[in-house]
Amino acid sequence: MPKVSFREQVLRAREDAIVASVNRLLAEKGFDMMTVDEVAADVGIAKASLYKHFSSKEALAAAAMIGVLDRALAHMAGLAANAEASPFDQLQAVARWTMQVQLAGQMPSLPAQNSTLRAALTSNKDYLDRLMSVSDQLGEWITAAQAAGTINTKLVPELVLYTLFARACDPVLTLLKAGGQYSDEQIIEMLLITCFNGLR
Amino acid sequence: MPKVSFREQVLRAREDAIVASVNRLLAEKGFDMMTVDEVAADVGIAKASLYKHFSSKEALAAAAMIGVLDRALAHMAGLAANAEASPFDQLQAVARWTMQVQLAGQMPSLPAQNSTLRAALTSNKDYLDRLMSVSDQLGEWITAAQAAGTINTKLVPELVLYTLFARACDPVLTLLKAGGQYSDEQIIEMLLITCFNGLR
DNA sequence: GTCTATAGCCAGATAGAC
DNA sequence: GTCTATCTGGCTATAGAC
Repeated sequence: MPKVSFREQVLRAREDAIVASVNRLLAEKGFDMMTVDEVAADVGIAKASLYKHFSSKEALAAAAMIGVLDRALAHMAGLAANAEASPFDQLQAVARWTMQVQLAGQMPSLPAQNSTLRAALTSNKDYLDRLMSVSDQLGEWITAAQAAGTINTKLVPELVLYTLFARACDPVLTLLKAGGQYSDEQIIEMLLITCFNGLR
Repeated sequence: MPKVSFREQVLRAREDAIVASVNRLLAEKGFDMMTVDEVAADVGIAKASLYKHFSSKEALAAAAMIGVLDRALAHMAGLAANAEASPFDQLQAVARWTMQVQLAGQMPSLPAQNSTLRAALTSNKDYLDRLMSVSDQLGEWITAAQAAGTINTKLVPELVLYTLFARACDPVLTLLKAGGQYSDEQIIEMLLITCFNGLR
């Protein structure tokens, strides 16, 4: 059925374009400041057409989050394939990747306190599955690093996990970048020092 | 003029009550989710009356921020009076205080990206003066600690300052608290370890 | 200065023709 | 599925009586 398949392909491409716009706008302005009108204008379609693809603004944000989690999982799978690296190195590589995404303006930022958004995310199985996968992989590396003595065993794995997640929305990164005195690489290296010396 | 003075006292008290409500609601829901109607209802006055005291929602938030900066300055003045403590200890004490305020639900949280709010704050002299005072005092302790070798000299003071500021809105704190497995004091002590071992 | 009532606006979501 | 046009609700801010 080439005709149907082609149509579906076009739809998929359009949805990908939508999610890409949402991802960028979420990174630029955050969820509350991003408007659906903006998204429609950025994609180049009418707002009503957007709602044929995604049922709400929250669904748009969820799709963007799923996208970034998929990219994170792909990156982590690449790291896991490298048998030589230590768990500590893997964790550091993940944190570095996270910061690079943020500095590139591609890390969607969601408010922690918006209840409608939280409700939408916590009831979205696709999102939760991926979040769980990321947490599981990181959790393995964390406990392995603690067993190897490279991460402080006085710090509960939960704390270490959250600390790594927090690197994805670290305001220090934004402030240093805004200062304009340091290169992206310098910023990342300094933050990796403060983060991982603190965990060691 | 006891009569006028009394009137002014009542006004002041009412404004203090307003700012206290705003502070709490900002901590609970954040700037975007907090509505002026809520503030009025919480204080127990009509919304129009609120606008006789504060000209805008942004002015309300600014007043709350000025309040917390004043409390921070008072706390730091107390620390500075203790001549025995090292600069490193002073910095740690400030971070601890910041986290305690946050865990007590009294740290107003503002979005970094709201442009109208940013404009209001960056053109508010009372706010900027206090922010500058806090930064100056922290900056002194930071350079002193670096001179004493207790803070890593490879980390530029700017980074250290931002890192300390970021403790006031650390999502790790919120997440661990939400987990409910650890006491406030345990959470704070673990976070102080990760923060200050990273700076050392 | 306090209130009730409302203006004005904007953003999320939908109706209905094509 | 796409569009134009519109609805709906909620929010900031103000008018005007007292």
